[in-house]
Amino acid sequence: MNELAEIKEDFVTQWGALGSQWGVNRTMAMIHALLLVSPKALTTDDIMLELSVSRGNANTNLRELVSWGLIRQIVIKGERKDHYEAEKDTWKIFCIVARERKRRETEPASKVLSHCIDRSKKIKSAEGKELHQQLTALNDFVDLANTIMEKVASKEQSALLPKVLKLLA
Amino acid sequence: MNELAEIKEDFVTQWGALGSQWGVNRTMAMIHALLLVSPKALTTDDIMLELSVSRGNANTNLRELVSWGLIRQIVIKGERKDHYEAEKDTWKIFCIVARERKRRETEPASKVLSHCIDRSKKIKSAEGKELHQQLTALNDFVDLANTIMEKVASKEQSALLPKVLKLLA
DNA sequence: TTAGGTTTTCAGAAAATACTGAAAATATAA
DNA sequence: TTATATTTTCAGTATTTTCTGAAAACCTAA
Repeated sequence: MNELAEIKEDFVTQWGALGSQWGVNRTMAMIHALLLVSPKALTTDDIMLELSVSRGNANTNLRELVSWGLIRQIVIKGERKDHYEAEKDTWKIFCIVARERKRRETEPASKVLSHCIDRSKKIKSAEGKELHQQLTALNDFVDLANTIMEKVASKEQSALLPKVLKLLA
Repeated sequence: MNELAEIKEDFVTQWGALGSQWGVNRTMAMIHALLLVSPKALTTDDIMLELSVSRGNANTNLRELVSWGLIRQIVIKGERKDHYEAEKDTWKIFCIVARERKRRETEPASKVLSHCIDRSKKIKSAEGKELHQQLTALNDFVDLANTIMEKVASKEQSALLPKVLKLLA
């Protein structure tokens, strides 16, 4: 194997191992990495071969990646098999990940908190007030995080980055 | 069980279920939630009883929470057992979570990318250049996220929030 | 010391998650 | 339509993660 292929393989493998820390399974992370560094679109069979995974596994994770918007199906004239290519624009990738995390992390948390806050409103004891206050403080924060992710992910990169850097100066 | 206790129990249970989405195991999330809404510090036995978990499980997760800085051990005069209480300041909680995510997510990613970028520098082919460029773009982004988390988490809440809100207006 | 109380560790069990492979469903060409 | 290629589904299996419970280690008071 040539050096280039070795580096790619190394990247794909290690990125897959990182996946679990990011809340995605190994295969999904590896497929994403593979497509990110592939100059051309790949078929399910290409991916099965390259990563040594089953057809079912490849299929499931390809569909999941498509549903996230991290990869897309493309049609190649004269070919029957589906081909997949990754979104390579890093800002778009960032926006997609931010949106997904909001959906999976902060929104459910806010839902749980809101529900409990609602119920705690009625409690008049000092301890009840304290609970209400603590949950509300948490929820305000989670909502703020929600709003920030929402807004950031919907902006153009060029409009935002200079401002962020200035803010942190 | 009175209404207040019910609400707390509900919160603890549901927060625990959310934990997995945040990359924390259920018990750790539940212990954290329990201490967050507990007006007084609790012992390992209190927690075992309240959450129906084993001593080993409680002990391990309490230690993990302490190591994150989300809870602390406190000594109560005349008592032999360790007592634990949660950090309740939401901004501090946010900073801790941000720091930990940086450590577990963006730093390892950056490490993998840097290493591959280093190796890809040598490759002279067009495809090699393309790989190098793609990995670099990814790494720039991950590093930026790193820097932002770092800076945000080290600032006072009062200094930062107004600016963030203005930025997103 | 030492005896009893408390915490830590860790091997094995249980639960949750991910993967395989083959059958079923679907799509396309002849 | 029929034959063939391709994709999807899912029951069963494998792997990983989490949890238990009891033994070992560690404290503290007497």
